[in-house]
Amino acid sequence: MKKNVTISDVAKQAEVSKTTISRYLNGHFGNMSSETKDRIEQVISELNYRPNRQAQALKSKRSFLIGVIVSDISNMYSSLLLKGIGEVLGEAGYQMIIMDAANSIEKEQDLLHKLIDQSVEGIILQPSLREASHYQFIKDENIPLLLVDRGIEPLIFPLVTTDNETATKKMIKQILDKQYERVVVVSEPLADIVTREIRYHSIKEVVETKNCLLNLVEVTKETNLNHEIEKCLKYHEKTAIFASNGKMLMEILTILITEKIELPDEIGITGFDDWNLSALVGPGITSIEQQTQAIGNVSGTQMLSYLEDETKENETKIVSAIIRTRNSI
Amino acid sequence: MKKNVTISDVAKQAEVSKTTISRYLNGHFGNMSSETKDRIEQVISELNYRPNRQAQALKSKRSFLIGVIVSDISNMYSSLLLKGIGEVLGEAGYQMIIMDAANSIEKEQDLLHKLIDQSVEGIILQPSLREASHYQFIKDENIPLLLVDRGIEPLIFPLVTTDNETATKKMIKQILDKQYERVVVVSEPLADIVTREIRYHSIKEVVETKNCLLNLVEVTKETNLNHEIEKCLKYHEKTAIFASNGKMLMEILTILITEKIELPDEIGITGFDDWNLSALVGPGITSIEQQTQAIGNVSGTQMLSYLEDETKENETKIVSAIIRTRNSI
DNA sequence: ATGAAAGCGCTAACAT
DNA sequence: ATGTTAGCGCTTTCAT
Repeated sequence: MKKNVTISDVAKQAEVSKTTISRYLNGHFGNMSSETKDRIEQVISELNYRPNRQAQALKSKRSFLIGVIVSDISNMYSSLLLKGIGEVLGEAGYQMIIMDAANSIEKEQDLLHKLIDQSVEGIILQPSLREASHYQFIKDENIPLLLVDRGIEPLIFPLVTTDNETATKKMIKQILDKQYERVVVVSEPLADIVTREIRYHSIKEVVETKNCLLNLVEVTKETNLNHEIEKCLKYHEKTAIFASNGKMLMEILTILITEKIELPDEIGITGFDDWNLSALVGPGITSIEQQTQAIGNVSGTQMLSYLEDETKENETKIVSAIIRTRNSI
Repeated sequence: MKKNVTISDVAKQAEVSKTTISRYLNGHFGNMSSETKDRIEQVISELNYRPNRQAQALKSKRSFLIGVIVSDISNMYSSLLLKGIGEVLGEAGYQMIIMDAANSIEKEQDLLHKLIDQSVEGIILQPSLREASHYQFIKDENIPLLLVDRGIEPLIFPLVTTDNETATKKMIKQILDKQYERVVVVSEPLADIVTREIRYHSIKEVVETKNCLLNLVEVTKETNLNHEIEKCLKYHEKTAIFASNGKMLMEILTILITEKIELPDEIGITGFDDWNLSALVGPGITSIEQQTQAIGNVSGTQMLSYLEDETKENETKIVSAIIRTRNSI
């Protein structure tokens, strides 16, 4: 069992003071003789020395840690987001502490505190709550918080998100162009998350200008989705379902395919998120692809810039989405 | 801007020494008067004090940090694995530092060092290399390493993985029962990862006892998968493709569906992994579902037990897989 | 039942 | 060109 080698061991071995080693480590060779430099380099590799990050952080107030909280890590969205963030932050020498709020608002609050306890330099959060008050304490701690995917009210932090409004409206126009007479939006409860509301209202806005009916199904644990879809099939109007996120789209498709409903003849279906499956299921599912990894990249970049310059404004960065037109509407 | 409150602030305010506060924090109220206890509790909540983890770790050698490295965080497998690990570790008061090796063996090595720099108490790794020598240094550092998904040679660390052999053999038996005369295994390069080899050899073993032909297609960046599949379609024998992981299965299905190949009439298809899509694509894809989240749970549990008792043997924990029988073979 | 003091591994004035 | 010294915020031994 090898004991951990510290800066003192290196100093002793190299016959200089800890200060000099520290200077070497931090690249402060103002006027360090190249002999000592070489000797230190030599000793470090000999002893296999690596500085202790905790000690560095404690003293220098720089942890090089960024906390990231996603609302559900098993969601495809999270995977791509984390990939994107990690690419940028890793490049810049930061580590991510990733945490999973597991769709629990209590857990999210707990995790935020835990991140702060770890002295993270910044936090990237996909928030589970829409009221800014729940996140005010982070502002008080004076640590940069960047929201991703979802906004809060009022929007007191910077945000990186998809252009939900544009993408949704474009898609609805496609639906209307195909002479649909009724759109059924299937969404998780609107009130919880701003993004859901934006998507719904974008639809509503477009639909209402045309002679088209609109229904909203808010899905909770109690909802019998099978039953809701049956209702859709009974409408006399030509009907399209709009799933407001990938999970909903997935669940609806499972039912439609299982029940051997003809798409788009018996019913049209589209919505957010275009995952691998969309091209392969049924006749090909027309859907909206969020550029999630790009959102991650932008988030990482923004975070880095806040770290450098804390006076930045609360700007919102919008990343466009892509309409994947296939044959389900 | 609020300055960070430290244990000294609390001590001052509560009119006791830092020692007493520390005792309180760590639950060492051997014979602390309940008055002081109450007073400390009071002051802590008043000042909103939270101990600094870095300082605690530095002094006590307990970081409560577990490093996790996955080979590609955008893979569905990683998501579920992380979910599973996180559930167990979070419950036990540990934080995960999750890192993405992004399918790079250099990056993986670098990340391992970075984790050690962060004083993680243990590491859970989905290894990208099969030679144990690359990971020997972790043993030297005396920090518990748990492998997940993939083994190394020799297997000098504990491992949690799917029962690849049993699942693969069961599936191949189903294929043989259906009178297939040729099996084409499509895999990423066998030599790189032990698991791939296990899967292939399990197939080979079963197939060779029967009157059935066997092909192996090792897919690299240069491979033209379309072309390989065309070849499969031209065989005179009744042929089934076995995709050795979810990514391969996905890519093959994309081609088969795009080309409107009739499944399973023109060709049979099955393999690892059963993700959401498998039930929805084509006639329903028969495939092998790894219980990935369970593997994560087991990994977390094992890690906790190593943390408690470092003398544990290098046991391998096998988690069974589930055959999802549908209609693609 | 509580404190004083030393020190974890590092950094950064302030020396020289 | 390099060293001395004082801490960062905490835990723990040894006192009392």
